[in-house]
Amino acid sequence: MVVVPRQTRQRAEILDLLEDVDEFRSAQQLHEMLRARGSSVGLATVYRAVQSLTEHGDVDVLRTEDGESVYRRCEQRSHHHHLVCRSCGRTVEIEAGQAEAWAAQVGAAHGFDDVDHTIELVGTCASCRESATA
Amino acid sequence: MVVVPRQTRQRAEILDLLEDVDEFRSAQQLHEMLRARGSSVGLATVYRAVQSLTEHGDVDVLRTEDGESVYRRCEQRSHHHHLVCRSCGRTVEIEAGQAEAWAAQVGAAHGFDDVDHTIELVGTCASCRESATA
DNA sequence: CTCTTGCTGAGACTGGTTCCCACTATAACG
DNA sequence: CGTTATAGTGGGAACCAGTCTCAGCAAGAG
Repeated sequence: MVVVPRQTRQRAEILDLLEDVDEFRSAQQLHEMLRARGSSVGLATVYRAVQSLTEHGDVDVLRTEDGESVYRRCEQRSHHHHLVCRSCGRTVEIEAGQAEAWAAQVGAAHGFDDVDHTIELVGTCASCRESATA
Repeated sequence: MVVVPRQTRQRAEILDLLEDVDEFRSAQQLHEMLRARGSSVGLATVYRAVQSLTEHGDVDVLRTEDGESVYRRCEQRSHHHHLVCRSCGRTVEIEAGQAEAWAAQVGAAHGFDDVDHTIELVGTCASCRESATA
């Protein structure tokens, strides 16, 4: 018995916004962006929405270095990883077949089962590199 | 001009404790453990100590799923990764040459420089697996 | 021994996130 | 198309990890 979330104006607006945004954003940022768009949605509601969307696999979460959760609507609904620009936030979705195979193998070698992995890459993208050297 | 931290009773006790602990622990847990040992060290001091130890590379940090920072004194002082048991916390330090090579390569393929990686593995270790099926 | 200066610790404070609860609106049902 | 049960909403309080403040203390240089 899967509970389908009720369809509300607020949820629709949050999804709309996520559709237009390409970088990972915090709940608070999303909340501000909604207000800037003229739609009023409570902060608590934004938190609830992204949480539910995350659980359903419609949105990806990442933890920033200072512990903030950031969200992004990804192209791929299947399991994937991210290569994020530390300067502009540009995000590339990547396959990590090799790394995952390695992870499973290392886990098995140490007698571990059900090995989950966290793999995220952060770098400086080409265009940010250029503007930095300018 | 490297600033050497002053050697105090508190710092010594915190290092002693970390020496005896094999799993990743939060600052608050370490604080409690110290009090249980009968030594009184302020929570703020524990935070300051682990932070400084982390910066000097004497201690490793990890972020738990709920955003808490956990610390561990590792055998290897050089760069390495961890395979942690989700049930008992047992930790194995692992080399990730393959995965790192892959990360650098993927980054380069997308025009990213200075690619940092986060790679952590969580699984169920052999002994926890057994007690679970019992 | 003395003095400078970094360290300590209790508590105030911060900022992200969750909880509470009265109110509202969805959508199932008749 | 009303009625109604109930999930969703939102503003503010609460929560909690972590940081800051500042007066007192102690490491260690001279």
